Amino acid sequence: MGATKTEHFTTKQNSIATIAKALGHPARVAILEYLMKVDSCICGDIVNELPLAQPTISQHLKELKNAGLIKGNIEGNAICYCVDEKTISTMQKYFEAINQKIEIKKLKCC
Amino acid sequence: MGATKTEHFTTKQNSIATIAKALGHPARVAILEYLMKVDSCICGDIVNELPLAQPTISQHLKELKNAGLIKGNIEGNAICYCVDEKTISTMQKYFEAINQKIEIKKLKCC
DNA sequence: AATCTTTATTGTAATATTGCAATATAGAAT
DNA sequence: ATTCTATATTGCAATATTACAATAAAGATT
Repeated sequence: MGATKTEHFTTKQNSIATIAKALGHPARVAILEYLMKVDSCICGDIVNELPLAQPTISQHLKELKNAGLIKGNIEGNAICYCVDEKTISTMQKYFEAINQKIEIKKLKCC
Repeated sequence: MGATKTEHFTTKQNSIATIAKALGHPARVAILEYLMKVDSCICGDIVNELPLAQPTISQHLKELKNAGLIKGNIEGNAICYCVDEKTISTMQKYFEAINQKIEIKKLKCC
Protein backbone atom coordinates (compact mmCIF):
# COMPACT_ATOMS: atom_id res chain seq x y z
CA MET A 1 0.00 0.00 0.00
CA GLY A 2 1.57 3.31 1.00
CA ALA A 3 -1.35 5.74 0.90
CA THR A 4 -2.37 7.46 4.12
CA LYS A 5 -5.65 6.13 5.52
CA THR A 6 -7.15 9.59 5.88
CA GLU A 7 -10.73 8.32 6.10
CA HIS A 8 -10.07 6.51 9.38
CA PHE A 9 -9.34 9.65 11.33
CA THR A 10 -11.44 12.61 12.47
CA THR A 11 -11.76 15.83 10.49
CA LYS A 12 -9.94 17.69 13.25
CA GLN A 13 -7.09 15.18 13.28
CA ASN A 14 -6.74 15.38 9.51
CA SER A 15 -6.88 19.15 9.65
CA ILE A 16 -4.09 19.42 12.26
CA ALA A 17 -2.03 16.88 10.31
CA THR A 18 -2.45 18.83 7.06
CA ILE A 19 -1.25 22.08 8.63
CA ALA A 20 1.60 20.34 10.46
CA LYS A 21 2.64 18.53 7.29
CA ALA A 22 2.85 21.83 5.43
CA LEU A 23 5.28 23.06 8.08
CA GLY A 24 7.14 19.75 7.99
CA HIS A 25 9.79 21.04 5.63
CA PRO A 26 12.48 23.57 6.60
CA ALA A 27 12.03 25.50 3.33
CA ARG A 28 8.39 26.12 4.15
CA VAL A 29 9.26 27.15 7.72
CA ALA A 30 11.83 29.54 6.21
CA ILE A 31 9.25 30.94 3.78
CA LEU A 32 6.80 31.54 6.61
CA GLU A 33 9.48 33.29 8.65
CA TYR A 34 10.54 35.39 5.68
CA LEU A 35 6.98 36.50 5.08
CA MET A 36 6.88 37.54 8.75
CA LYS A 37 10.18 39.44 8.52
CA VAL A 38 9.46 41.66 5.53
CA ASP A 39 6.92 44.38 6.16
CA SER A 40 5.51 44.43 2.71
CA CYS A 41 4.72 40.98 1.46
CA ILE A 42 6.63 41.25 -1.76
CA CYS A 43 6.92 37.67 -2.87
CA GLY A 44 9.39 36.55 -5.56
CA ASP A 45 12.17 37.89 -3.33
CA ILE A 46 11.82 34.54 -1.63
CA VAL A 47 13.52 32.99 -4.64
CA ASN A 48 16.53 35.26 -4.05
CA GLU A 49 16.43 34.68 -0.31
CA LEU A 50 16.32 30.88 -0.29
CA PRO A 51 18.73 28.44 -1.96
CA LEU A 52 16.01 26.85 -4.08
CA ALA A 53 14.95 27.27 -7.67
CA GLN A 54 11.86 29.25 -8.60
CA PRO A 55 9.64 26.25 -9.45
CA THR A 56 10.54 24.67 -6.12
CA ILE A 57 9.58 27.84 -4.21
CA SER A 58 6.37 28.09 -6.20
CA GLN A 59 5.54 24.50 -5.29
CA HIS A 60 6.22 25.12 -1.58
CA LEU A 61 4.08 28.27 -1.65
CA LYS A 62 1.26 26.25 -3.16
CA GLU A 63 1.43 23.73 -0.33
CA LEU A 64 1.47 26.45 2.32
CA LYS A 65 -1.54 28.02 0.60
CA ASN A 66 -3.43 24.73 0.35
CA ALA A 67 -2.86 24.16 4.06
CA GLY A 68 -4.24 27.63 4.77
CA LEU A 69 -1.01 28.93 6.30
CA ILE A 70 -0.62 31.75 3.79
CA LYS A 71 -2.86 33.79 1.53
CA GLY A 72 -2.02 35.24 -1.88
CA ASN A 73 -3.26 38.38 -3.60
CA ILE A 74 -2.60 39.17 -7.23
CA GLU A 75 -1.07 42.64 -7.61
CA GLY A 76 -0.35 43.39 -11.23
CA ASN A 77 1.89 40.63 -12.49
CA ALA A 78 3.34 39.98 -9.04
CA ILE A 79 1.67 38.11 -6.21
CA CYS A 80 1.51 39.30 -2.64
CA TYR A 81 1.65 36.38 -0.24
CA CYS A 82 1.25 36.69 3.50
CA VAL A 83 0.68 34.64 6.64
CA ASP A 84 -2.89 33.65 7.50
CA GLU A 85 -3.23 34.40 11.20
CA LYS A 86 -6.32 32.21 11.64
CA THR A 87 -4.42 29.02 10.86
CA ILE A 88 -1.46 30.03 13.04
CA SER A 89 -3.96 30.71 15.81
CA THR A 90 -5.54 27.28 15.33
CA MET A 91 -2.19 25.60 15.85
CA GLN A 92 -1.26 27.75 18.83
CA LYS A 93 -4.55 26.90 20.54
CA TYR A 94 -4.13 23.21 19.74
CA PHE A 95 -0.75 23.01 21.47
CA GLU A 96 -1.95 25.25 24.30
CA ALA A 97 -4.83 22.87 24.98
CA ILE A 98 -2.48 19.90 25.14
CA ASN A 99 -0.16 21.79 27.47
CA GLN A 100 -3.05 22.64 29.79
CA LYS A 101 -4.28 19.05 29.89
CA ILE A 102 -0.80 17.88 30.80
CA GLU A 103 -0.62 20.38 33.64
CA ILE A 104 -4.05 19.49 34.99
CA LYS A 105 -3.44 15.77 34.85
CA LYS A 106 0.14 16.18 36.07
CA LEU A 107 1.17 13.27 33.91
CA LYS A 108 4.61 12.19 34.88
CA CYS A 109 4.75 8.54 34.02
CA CYS A 110 7.93 8.86 31.98
CA MET B 1 17.41 14.99 -6.78
CA GLY B 2 14.53 14.76 -4.33
CA ALA B 3 16.33 14.96 -1.00
CA THR B 4 15.54 17.86 1.33
CA LYS B 5 18.32 20.44 1.45
CA THR B 6 18.45 20.44 5.25
CA GLU B 7 21.89 22.02 5.41
CA HIS B 8 20.67 25.26 3.86
CA PHE B 9 18.36 26.10 6.73
CA THR B 10 18.91 27.12 10.34
CA THR B 11 18.93 24.65 13.22
CA LYS B 12 15.76 26.23 14.58
CA GLN B 13 14.00 25.96 11.22
CA ASN B 14 14.99 22.32 10.87
CA SER B 15 13.92 21.62 14.43
CA ILE B 16 10.44 23.13 13.95
CA ALA B 17 10.10 21.28 10.64
CA THR B 18 11.06 17.95 12.24
CA ILE B 19 8.44 18.30 14.98
CA ALA B 20 5.80 19.51 12.52
CA LYS B 21 6.59 16.68 10.14
CA ALA B 22 6.07 14.14 12.91
CA LEU B 23 2.59 15.57 13.44
CA GLY B 24 2.01 15.68 9.70
CA HIS B 25 0.13 12.40 9.66
CA PRO B 26 -3.36 11.89 11.13
CA ALA B 27 -2.36 8.57 12.72
CA ARG B 28 0.35 10.30 14.71
CA VAL B 29 -2.03 13.09 15.74
CA ALA B 30 -4.46 10.37 16.84
CA ILE B 31 -1.73 8.59 18.80
CA LEU B 32 -0.80 11.82 20.57
CA GLU B 33 -4.43 12.49 21.43
CA TYR B 34 -4.93 8.94 22.65
CA LEU B 35 -1.91 9.23 24.93
CA MET B 36 -3.47 12.40 26.33
CA LYS B 37 -6.87 10.77 26.83
CA VAL B 38 -5.84 7.73 28.83
CA ASP B 39 -4.68 8.48 32.35
CA SER B 40 -2.20 5.72 32.59
CA CYS B 41 0.03 5.56 29.57
CA ILE B 42 -0.59 1.95 28.76
CA CYS B 43 0.68 1.61 25.25
CA GLY B 44 -0.17 -1.35 23.00
CA ASP B 45 -3.82 -0.45 23.43
CA ILE B 46 -3.11 1.97 20.63
CA VAL B 47 -3.04 -0.98 18.26
CA ASN B 48 -6.59 -1.86 19.32
CA GLU B 49 -7.70 1.77 19.21
CA LEU B 50 -6.44 2.68 15.74
CA PRO B 51 -7.21 0.95 12.42
CA LEU B 52 -3.57 0.18 11.73
CA ALA B 53 -1.45 -2.93 12.13
CA GLN B 54 1.01 -3.30 14.99
CA PRO B 55 4.17 -2.72 12.93
CA THR B 56 2.65 0.45 11.50
CA ILE B 57 1.82 1.80 14.97
CA SER B 58 5.31 0.88 16.15
CA GLN B 59 6.79 2.81 13.25
CA HIS B 60 4.66 5.89 13.97
CA LEU B 61 5.61 5.74 17.65
CA LYS B 62 9.26 5.67 16.64
CA GLU B 63 8.84 8.81 14.56
CA LEU B 64 7.00 10.64 17.34
CA LYS B 65 9.80 9.60 19.71
CA ASN B 66 12.57 10.71 17.33
CA ALA B 67 10.88 14.09 16.99
CA GLY B 68 10.79 14.36 20.79
CA LEU B 69 6.99 14.50 20.97
CA ILE B 70 6.70 11.42 23.16
CA LYS B 71 8.87 9.55 25.64
CA GLY B 72 8.95 5.81 26.29
CA ASN B 73 9.69 3.89 29.47
CA ILE B 74 10.20 0.15 29.58
CA GLU B 75 7.93 -1.46 32.18
CA GLY B 76 8.38 -5.19 32.26
CA ASN B 77 7.74 -6.40 28.75
CA ALA B 78 5.39 -3.53 27.97
CA ILE B 79 6.39 0.04 27.16
CA CYS B 80 4.86 3.12 28.70
CA TYR B 81 4.75 5.95 26.20
CA CYS B 82 3.66 9.47 27.03
CA VAL B 83 3.63 13.01 25.67
CA ASP B 84 6.76 15.11 26.16
CA GLU B 85 5.50 18.47 27.37
CA LYS B 86 8.73 20.31 26.52
CA THR B 87 8.30 19.74 22.78
CA ILE B 88 4.60 20.65 22.88
CA SER B 89 5.58 23.80 24.72
CA THR B 90 8.19 24.62 22.07
CA MET B 91 5.56 24.46 19.36
CA GLN B 92 3.01 26.45 21.32
CA LYS B 93 5.54 29.23 21.91
CA TYR B 94 6.58 29.20 18.27
CA PHE B 95 3.04 29.81 17.03
CA GLU B 96 2.38 32.28 19.84
CA ALA B 97 5.39 34.35 18.77
CA ILE B 98 4.17 34.46 15.18
CA ASN B 99 0.71 35.47 16.35
CA GLN B 100 2.14 38.30 18.43
CA LYS B 101 4.28 39.58 15.58
CA ILE B 102 1.24 39.64 13.32
CA GLU B 103 -0.72 41.63 15.87
CA ILE B 104 2.08 44.14 16.44
CA LYS B 105 2.72 44.66 12.76
CA LYS B 106 -0.98 44.62 11.97
CA LEU B 107 -0.19 42.97 8.66
CA LYS B 108 -3.25 43.05 6.51
CA CYS B 109 -1.96 43.04 2.98
CA CYS B 110 -4.11 40.12 1.90
C1' DA C 1 3.07 44.13 -31.08
C1' DA C 2 7.40 42.66 -29.18
C1' DT C 3 9.69 42.16 -24.94
C1' DC C 4 10.31 41.92 -20.04
C1' DT C 5 8.97 40.37 -15.50
C1' DT C 6 6.75 37.40 -12.42
C1' DT C 7 4.63 33.28 -11.21
C1' DA C 8 2.63 28.65 -12.44
C1' DT C 9 2.67 24.18 -14.70
C1' DT C 10 4.56 20.05 -16.71
C1' DG C 11 7.60 16.29 -16.86
C1' DT C 12 10.89 13.59 -14.73
C1' DA C 13 14.50 11.62 -11.69
C1' DA C 14 15.84 10.87 -6.97
C1' DT C 15 14.35 10.04 -2.57
C1' DA C 16 11.13 9.40 1.35
C1' DT C 17 6.91 7.75 3.45
C1' DT C 18 3.23 4.54 4.40
C1' DG C 19 1.48 0.07 5.47
C1' DC C 20 1.85 -4.60 6.51
C1' DA C 21 3.23 -9.74 6.53
C1' DA C 22 6.76 -12.22 8.36
C1' DT C 23 9.98 -12.54 11.70
C1' DA C 24 12.86 -11.34 15.64
C1' DT C 25 13.53 -9.91 20.42
C1' DA C 26 12.82 -9.79 25.25
C1' DG C 27 10.63 -9.99 29.52
C1' DA C 28 6.59 -12.57 32.10
C1' DA C 29 4.06 -16.53 33.27
C1' DT C 30 3.45 -21.24 33.49
C1' DA D 1 12.75 -24.50 29.74
C1' DT D 2 8.68 -23.64 27.17
C1' DT D 3 5.08 -20.70 26.10
C1' DC D 4 2.78 -16.28 26.14
C1' DT D 5 2.65 -11.32 25.57
C1' DA D 6 4.32 -6.96 23.95
C1' DT D 7 7.06 -4.44 20.98
C1' DA D 8 10.65 -3.86 17.32
C1' DT D 9 12.84 -4.89 12.93
C1' DT D 10 13.15 -6.40 8.18
C1' DG D 11 11.74 -6.55 3.55
C1' DC D 12 8.92 -5.06 0.12
C1' DA D 13 5.20 -2.91 -2.73
C1' DA D 14 2.47 1.25 -3.39
C1' DT D 15 2.43 5.94 -3.10
C1' DA D 16 4.04 10.68 -2.06
C1' DT D 17 7.47 14.29 -1.83
C1' DT D 18 11.33 17.04 -3.33
C1' DA D 19 13.89 19.46 -6.69
C1' DC D 20 14.54 21.49 -11.01
C1' DA D 21 14.93 22.25 -16.27
C1' DA D 22 11.92 23.49 -19.69
C1' DT D 23 8.00 25.73 -20.83
C1' DA D 24 3.62 28.23 -20.37
C1' DA D 25 0.71 32.06 -18.91
C1' DA D 26 -0.35 36.72 -17.98
C1' DG D 27 0.16 41.35 -16.80
C1' DA D 28 3.70 45.43 -17.41
C1' DT D 29 6.80 48.09 -20.18
C1' DT D 30 8.70 49.77 -24.10
